[in-house]
Amino acid sequence: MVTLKDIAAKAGVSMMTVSRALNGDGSRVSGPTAARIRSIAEEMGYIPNSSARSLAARSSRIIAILMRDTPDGNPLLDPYTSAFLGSVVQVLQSCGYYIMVHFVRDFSDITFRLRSWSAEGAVFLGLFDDEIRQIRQDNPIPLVFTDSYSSLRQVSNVGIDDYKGGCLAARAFLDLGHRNLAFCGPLSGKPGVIAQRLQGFADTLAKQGAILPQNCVCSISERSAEEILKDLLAPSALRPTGLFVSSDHIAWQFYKAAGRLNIRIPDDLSIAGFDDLPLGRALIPGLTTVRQDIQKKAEKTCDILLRHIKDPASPSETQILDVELAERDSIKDLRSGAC
Amino acid sequence: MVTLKDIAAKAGVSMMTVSRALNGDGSRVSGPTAARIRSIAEEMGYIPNSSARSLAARSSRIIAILMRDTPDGNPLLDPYTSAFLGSVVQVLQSCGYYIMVHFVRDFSDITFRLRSWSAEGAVFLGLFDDEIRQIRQDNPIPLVFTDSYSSLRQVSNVGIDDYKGGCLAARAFLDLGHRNLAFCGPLSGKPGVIAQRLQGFADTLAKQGAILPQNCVCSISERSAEEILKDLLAPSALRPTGLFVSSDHIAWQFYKAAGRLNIRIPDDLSIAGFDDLPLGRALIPGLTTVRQDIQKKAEKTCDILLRHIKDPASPSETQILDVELAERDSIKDLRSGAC
DNA sequence: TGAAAAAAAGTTAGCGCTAACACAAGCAAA
DNA sequence: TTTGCTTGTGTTAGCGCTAACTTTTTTTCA
Repeated sequence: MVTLKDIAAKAGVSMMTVSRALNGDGSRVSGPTAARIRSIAEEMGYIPNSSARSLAARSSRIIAILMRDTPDGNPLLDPYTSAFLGSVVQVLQSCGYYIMVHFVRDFSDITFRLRSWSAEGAVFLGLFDDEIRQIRQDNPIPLVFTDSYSSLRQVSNVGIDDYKGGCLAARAFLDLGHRNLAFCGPLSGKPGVIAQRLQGFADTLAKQGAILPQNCVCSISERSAEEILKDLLAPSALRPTGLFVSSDHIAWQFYKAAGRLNIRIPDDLSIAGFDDLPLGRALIPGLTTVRQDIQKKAEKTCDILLRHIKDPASPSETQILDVELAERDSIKDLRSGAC
Repeated sequence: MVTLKDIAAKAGVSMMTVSRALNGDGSRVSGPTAARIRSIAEEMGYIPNSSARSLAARSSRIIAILMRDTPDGNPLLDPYTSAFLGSVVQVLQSCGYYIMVHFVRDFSDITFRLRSWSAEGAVFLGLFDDEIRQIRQDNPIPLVFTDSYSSLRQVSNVGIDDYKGGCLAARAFLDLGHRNLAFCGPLSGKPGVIAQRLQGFADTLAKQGAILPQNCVCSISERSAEEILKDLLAPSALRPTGLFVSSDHIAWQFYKAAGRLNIRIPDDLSIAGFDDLPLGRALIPGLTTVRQDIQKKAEKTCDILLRHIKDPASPSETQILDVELAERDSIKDLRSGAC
């Protein structure tokens, strides 16, 4: 194993000069010497020891990305999550960082994971306010949260306009004549992305006098899509004609459940999703959904994180990206019959 | 920041005793002392410095997972890759390892990445023989390759019976009366997973006197699914009635292309895929495909890697998992017309 | 020309941890 | 008892690197 010492010996200079030639900004070592050292290092196949550097310099070039573990144990089965993770890895790796992935079940070991490796920064996916407060308080390093609704000022956050997304979904149904609607998502009781989407949806419906009964606001965490569908479509005066699902990935579960129950989409039930994953285009009928740009979100997240790392004093920043409606064929046009 | 030294001072013992109490196997420190030290450490909120440990002990508890970068820059857009990655993270994390994810474009920096962090082991996805030889030679640490066909003996490899998969796909077409077939996948000219699937497919067809003309073996790397479809379905005596695609993810591209070109599946063209991703069930018609168990593959991979880490002298191992046919509706039954 | 300033090096002292050995005390077998 | 073994603990010496300082050399300009 080649170390700085070996290179120093071969070049006839001190270790420090080698260190400066290889990692410095070029200001504390002369050009020719630096070039000579670099060529010797290359020739000897030098590979720096990141642990040693990290220990001595207190800077690891490690960035952690943390996401909540799912019941199935594999959060990356959700295409949104894996697409986002991939984009983050892509950007940060190209900037010379190393990425550690953590699935978090117990929030108390986040600090442990970050500190143990002296992570220079971290990206979090979809946490709640109380979690963010705790994490922010315990970890005085650059952190960027995504899809979070925190009342905390000093927190950088990249998200989308979830409320507007909910409004757009509502509009899509209303414009096609729907008046009785339903919502489904992983409701947690805490304010967050899902609650915002629901709020935008509900507010817009209310404004137009459409109906979203309490029992038509369903949490997918507790029941399966199939059970929910059965309940929703039971004969009733308020039987919904449309269902807004908080993500394409879950909307897909409803497509599958509908298939098993012989419920036709959109004839028996119209559906709208959220995210605009490639998946939505593959479904038949094509899924009408609220589009967000995952890659852009990941890039913004990295931008802010890198800025914080470069200048730890830089102010925290919140970026809310826009969303738009992707209209396809999963919402039935009820107007012809109504007019 | 609390260090071993602080704990040692508070407990009135040497640093070494603390180190042994916290990380040892319990054999070199007395029970009561160890318990007392552990409770002091907990109380003081001690978090070990992994860099220091790694430097001193030459053991990092880091495992790297490396995958080839894709042209779009995000290999995790392929559901197979992200599902596998997620399962690996899940297993290794539960064993106390930290996972670094690397997208590899330039193979020469794999060694750099592994050595720089003293990775204890690494998992590779889908490499070719020459790449494996180089990596294996440069890195004397536990490595497990997946989906690889290497002639090298001393290499641990977890894969599936790709050849059989190709045979099963051929059978599926033959059994339903198809005689003129086509294949499409990311052909690279090198032996590997895709080549094996093609080989099994071609051999089985040949044995039954079915036809797979040279110009019906297409590489998706060069042309789009749409272009390939156009070529394949141009009027000709050998116009194929069925297309075997080397992965569900790519098969999906053909579904989309077919939609744009008004080609009906399976009426105008039958399709079979490979992997059995959830996706395949969502497509209409449901995709007939060769099933592999991704999670099992990931678990096997981790098993072998962990064994190598525990016992570096343990022999290398190759595990070939079985595959089976998942019959759905993307292959048309031509027999009624033929008989 | 010479003194101050700047640039290019070298020296020292760790970062936090653990291998490897040293040492003492207790215990069983000879 | 002696010899050897086991067990618990302390000591020493780094792992490979860099921050912070010191020293030497070069440059600048009055």
